[in-house]
Amino acid sequence: MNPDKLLTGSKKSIVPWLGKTMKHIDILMNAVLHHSGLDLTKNQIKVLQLIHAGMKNQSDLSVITERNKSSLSRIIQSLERKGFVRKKVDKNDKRQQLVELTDKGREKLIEAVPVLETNFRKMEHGIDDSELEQLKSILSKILKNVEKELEKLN
Amino acid sequence: MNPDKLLTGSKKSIVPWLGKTMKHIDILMNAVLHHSGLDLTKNQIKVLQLIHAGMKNQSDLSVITERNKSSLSRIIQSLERKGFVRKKVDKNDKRQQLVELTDKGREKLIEAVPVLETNFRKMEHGIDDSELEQLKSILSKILKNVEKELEKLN
DNA sequence: TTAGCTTTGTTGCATATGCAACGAATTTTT
DNA sequence: AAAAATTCGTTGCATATGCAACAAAGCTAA
Repeated sequence: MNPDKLLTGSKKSIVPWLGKTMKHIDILMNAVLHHSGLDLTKNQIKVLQLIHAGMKNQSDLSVITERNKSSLSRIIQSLERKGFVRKKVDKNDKRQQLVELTDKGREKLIEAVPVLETNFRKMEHGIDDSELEQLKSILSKILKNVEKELEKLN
Repeated sequence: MNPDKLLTGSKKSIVPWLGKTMKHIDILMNAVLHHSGLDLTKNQIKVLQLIHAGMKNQSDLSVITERNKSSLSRIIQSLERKGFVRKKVDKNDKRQQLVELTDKGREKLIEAVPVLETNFRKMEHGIDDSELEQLKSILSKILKNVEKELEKLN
């Protein structure tokens, strides 16, 4: 390979664009959440939502949130320390611990969700529905390609 | 707010789609790079590319890569430990350290870039140029919105 | 039944990252 | 010139995450 081409591939990939956009979204959401004083991260809110929706064991939660089970274990620990969730050993399968919202956690969630949604809307300002559909469609294709490659590696 | 609506906002946002896509891209790239035995991460390669392109001080590198200067300092330290870069105090400004590729680092980069590019291409398989343009255009709008919100917070 | 495998969740270790504080060097202000 | 502010890079501390090893519980198969 020509060393002079180390920066300029023949055609620029879209991946860095995706990465940059996502990074800035994360920066914004972190800032908004920090600013709001909610004492919750985006992922913690997502986990609270799933628990609210009835998901109770950490295995399922880790699959849905696409977090490692150890990572999820620590998210739950953090939420527990803050008093937003509570764990109970499942009597039918003592390996599992049923996670549930506390009243405090439910109140927090009711407070947090609109903060997320409001900011999601702001990010989509000036983008019409057909564009959002296109975006989703292209992202789906990329995701499919990625997953196909991931399968090949296994 | 109705507690039953905690999961289902009136309209689904595109943001989680973006997040999921990007997360899987990262998983794939990590797997590919690990598999390749290059002993480099995506960000380390990017930094090597920028150094190759003539960028020499850590402040500039941290701005371009959008990493905190402390994070960038550690990326450089890691590359230095592996023998891919070398630091020299700038005689004209002794606060700065000019970072440069070693021969070993240059060889590594020549090896690494095609690995990245090949996989970027695979992710775009079946997506035509006009779609990629649309994607880029929509992402730009989102990015602009995000940056506008970030400014408001400052 | 019982030995072996699987599942669930935790912990130790590793990496990556951001923030704040810092020292050294440089620049700006007074 | 001297004081104040800024810049560059490093380090300590914090969080988030993944992998591997582990114990406890449950399941499977001989």
